[in-house]
Amino acid sequence: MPEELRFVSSFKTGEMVAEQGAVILSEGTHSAHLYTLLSGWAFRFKTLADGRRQILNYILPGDLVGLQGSVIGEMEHSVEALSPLVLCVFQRDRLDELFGGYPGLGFDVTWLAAQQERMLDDHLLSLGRRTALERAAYLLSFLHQRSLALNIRRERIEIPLTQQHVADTLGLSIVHTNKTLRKLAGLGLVRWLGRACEVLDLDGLMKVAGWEGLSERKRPLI
Amino acid sequence: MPEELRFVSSFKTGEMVAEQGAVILSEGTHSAHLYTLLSGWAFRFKTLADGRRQILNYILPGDLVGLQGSVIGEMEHSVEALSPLVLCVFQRDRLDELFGGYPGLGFDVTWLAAQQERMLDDHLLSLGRRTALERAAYLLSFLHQRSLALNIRRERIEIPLTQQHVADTLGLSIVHTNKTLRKLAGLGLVRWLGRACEVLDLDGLMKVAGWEGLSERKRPLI
DNA sequence: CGCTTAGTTGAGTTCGTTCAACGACTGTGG
DNA sequence: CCACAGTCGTTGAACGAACTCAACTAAGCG
Repeated sequence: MPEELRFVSSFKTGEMVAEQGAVILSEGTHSAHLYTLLSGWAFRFKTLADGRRQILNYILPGDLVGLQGSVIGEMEHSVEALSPLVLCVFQRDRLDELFGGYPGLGFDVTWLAAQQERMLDDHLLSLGRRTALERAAYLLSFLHQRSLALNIRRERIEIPLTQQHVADTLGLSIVHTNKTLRKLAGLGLVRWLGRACEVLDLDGLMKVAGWEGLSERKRPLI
Repeated sequence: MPEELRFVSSFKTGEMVAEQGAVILSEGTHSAHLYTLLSGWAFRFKTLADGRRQILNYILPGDLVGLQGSVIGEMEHSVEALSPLVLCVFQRDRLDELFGGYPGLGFDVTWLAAQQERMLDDHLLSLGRRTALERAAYLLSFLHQRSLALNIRRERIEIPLTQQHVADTLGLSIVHTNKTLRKLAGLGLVRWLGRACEVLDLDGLMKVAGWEGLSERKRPLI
């Protein structure tokens, strides 16, 4: 275990900061690095040729960034910062060394990938089968809950995004997103704060969404 | 390499067959096994409390089944057979042995997980930002292409699903799915064959979908 | 032969979109 | 300090895509 910690430290080649709005990774490139997010919020997205954008998932502290690129080669999505970020930079070419020397860590990487897949499953269910109101409720309770799981000292949580981000996540137009969010606000479930959102009633939101919530889990250390 | 092959053989505890329509794994259970699909077609899905169903992805020969359950614990989706299946059964409790003794195989598992994630990303883009016609074109070209990649001896490919499956994948009603598929058929891109679909013009479909296609890749042996 | 499952089609309704305009706020240069 | 542009959020009205309801065909099977 201290062995693993030592390796993880050596695996790390440095830290990187990014400002809000910065694009960390771009679709189509062969990125040289693998990252872990240390602080801040970011999101992964893809775009169609004509510019339609879909946000795929959000990245919070502890999440790996760019694993797909490291494991497969080319990135097929982009990553952008929602807030100022601090990232931990790894050398992606030493990934096989990690799997070879520290099977526990290798398993952790797989665990993280499986976890990611699980979130995407939930998002797919949402996009495919929930109404606009349910979708919005799901998204905000999802993000609130993820943040809550990391937030040790129980601060007030503000989710740093614009309604355009919400629209691009839910697959809706901005106009209808706005009307939907106002409806949630009218129900006293959330509050909008210009470039950010606060969840007022998590249980209420989850009820509207018909969502069970994230399962409890212990995170690996990587 | 022969070492790895020998281990994979010992890792295998047997084969299992399932008939069309059989549910291999169910949401909420702690499955005892991990599988690889040897032949046939299946799909993963989730349902909302009121019965709305969303198909998340399709499973073709070579794909792992039940990895999430093995790595994390409880299954959060179900798996059903679209055709008669033959599955290879692994002991999930020996997964750590695999990671420990055969890092190359451990990496392969992660590779498969990353690959899966990539497909889900594409599906999300489709559900969120494509029109009904584009979505249907994407789905059918996606499935056709996946099948093509496995089909060594260039047989005619029939995708074994009903319009209800298509509807539950695209997030549409059956009625509208039908009208959309008829439109694709009218364009000479696909042909419907009762419980199955044949792609007549892959390039045409991909053009309608605005989709680049799956990137070439070599599969691991597991 | 009736029963079930899969697919088809039309009519009316609902949900979400597009278009358009406007208010509030922020930063920037004159 | 004010004028101006830019971003973000808000709202109404008209339109269109997709839904629901409902009826009907065709095929397969006991």
